[in-house]
Amino acid sequence: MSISPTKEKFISHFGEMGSRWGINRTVGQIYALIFLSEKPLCADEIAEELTFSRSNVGMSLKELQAWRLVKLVHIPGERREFFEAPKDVWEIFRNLVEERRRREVEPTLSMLREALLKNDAKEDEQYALGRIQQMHDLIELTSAWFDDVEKLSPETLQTLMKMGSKVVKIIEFTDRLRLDGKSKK
Amino acid sequence: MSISPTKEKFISHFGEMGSRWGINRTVGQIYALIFLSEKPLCADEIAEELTFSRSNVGMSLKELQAWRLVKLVHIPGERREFFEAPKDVWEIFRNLVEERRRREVEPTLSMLREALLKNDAKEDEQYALGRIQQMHDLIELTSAWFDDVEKLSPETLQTLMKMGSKVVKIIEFTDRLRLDGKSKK
DNA sequence: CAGGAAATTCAAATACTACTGGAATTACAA
DNA sequence: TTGTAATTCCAGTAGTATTTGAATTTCCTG
Repeated sequence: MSISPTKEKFISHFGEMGSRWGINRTVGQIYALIFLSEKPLCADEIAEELTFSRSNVGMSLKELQAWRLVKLVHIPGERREFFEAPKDVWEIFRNLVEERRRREVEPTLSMLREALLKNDAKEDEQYALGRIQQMHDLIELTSAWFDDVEKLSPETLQTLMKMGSKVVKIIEFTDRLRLDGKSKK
Repeated sequence: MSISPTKEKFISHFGEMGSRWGINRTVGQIYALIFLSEKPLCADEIAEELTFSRSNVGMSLKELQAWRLVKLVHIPGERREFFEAPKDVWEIFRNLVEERRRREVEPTLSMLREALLKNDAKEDEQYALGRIQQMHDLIELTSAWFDDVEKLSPETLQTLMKMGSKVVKIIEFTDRLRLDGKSKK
């Protein structure tokens, strides 16, 4: 089974992009192949298709599982392990963000908190501490926000995103109703 | 001028993180140093502080400028170039997202659009095309949404994020008012 | 429980990227 | 223009990461 030009382009693009995201080229390509495939794929098929060594494919699949980008499925009557990507792209997106947060954002927040806590206000460090505080607050807010909205259904989320900044208008309108003429600031 | 333990930790953490973000360790560390510094820094100061070669620092500063993470400032009576990070962390965040979009998201969208356009509906590619469409729509929606909300002031944005998924409740409430009892769905 | 197919681990080779010191170039002040 | 201080470019080197084939382990099947 050889690959169509369209698929090929998609796959190699994800190879390139992979490297910019801390995921290597091989892993990116394998993911792209699985993403486009209707039926689950096994390691041999992938190795043959992309001409990578069997063991390289094995490693890469493990990494993709760790990222929750692919899941292992068993096919009745088949001894080998097969892999597929979630059918719902929103689920993929959520998984990706969650995983990135777990690996990168949480450790960073810990480091920032620690810095803020154990610091006994040395005169010459006030500026740096202020900066660390700013960064901490921004990351924490963004993180909590995501935590909250990711629970919404894809449909609701989609509607909300389509509204974009218009939500502000609607909320201001509601506010005015609630406050019933009181001036707000 | 030697560096305090807190700063040092912050700097080396950003070194590590840098590598996961396609930005190398050196660049990450230099950015962290500049971020924490109240006054703009010049290449020599940075080179000495972090013990990197002068030319490495030069290269890295160029890269940071390309990412719009630092800006060049001139100090009266100084011949050398000095660098500083924006004082507003929201501005930093916006810059970062914009730059990432320009470099990664836009090229990806182009590739996806091209794939969808020039495709003459070959029978055996229907599934892959559907997948490409899904991914395209998700990325485009997210991208447009960001475009839209990034125009809001940091204060508004902050308020909005603190509300999180509660905005949905408010919007549903407003909807009910507007529709004046009509069933929606 | 033996035989075999698949998966996993490992060490070595290869390919890539980052870093340095010095040379060339630029920009500025006198 | 000329001298000087700073920046940029470049080629060699050091350091990392990727990829592979072979060895080992796991686990299904008869």
